[in-house]
Amino acid sequence: MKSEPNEYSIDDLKRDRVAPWVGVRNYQARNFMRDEMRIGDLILFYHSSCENVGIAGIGKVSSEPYSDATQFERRGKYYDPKATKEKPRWMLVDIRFVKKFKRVIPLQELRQEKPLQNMITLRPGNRLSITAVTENEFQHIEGLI
DNA sequence: GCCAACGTTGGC
DNA sequence: GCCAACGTTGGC
Repeated sequence: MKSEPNEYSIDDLKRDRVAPWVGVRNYQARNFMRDEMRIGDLILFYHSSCENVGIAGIGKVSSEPYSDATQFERRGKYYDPKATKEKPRWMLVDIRFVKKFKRVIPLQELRQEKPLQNMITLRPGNRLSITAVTENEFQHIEGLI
């Protein structure tokens, strides 16, 4: 799960302990949270669009999917005029802090790892903010720390 | 700031 | 349903 650290970083999650993953406005990413994730699933927290791009730590899905409150905030940047309380368009899950890595594992380094060469988020041109990680990929990444 | 690669919108 | 125009993401 990607986040821009100047918006919301692994340190912010560590401080808050649990946070709703607000602001996803892409249907594929939404569907991932709404349909695929289960409570207890581990997630990799990725820092994007920043000085040290890469994986910063681990979180855990800690709620069922529910409506993203920011879609109704008229003055907020995540406001969606087409969403209604009866028919919310954007769903999210809560993410709980698990751990912060001792270092951010750089994107460049991830790209050089053979066992990660098929990782969805590393594919050229991928912009999706939430993508699947296989068990093997996850374990390999934990081994890089 | 540039630009590739998408995703979305809206006219037809 | 098609597709041009436009907007966004995100690495560099």
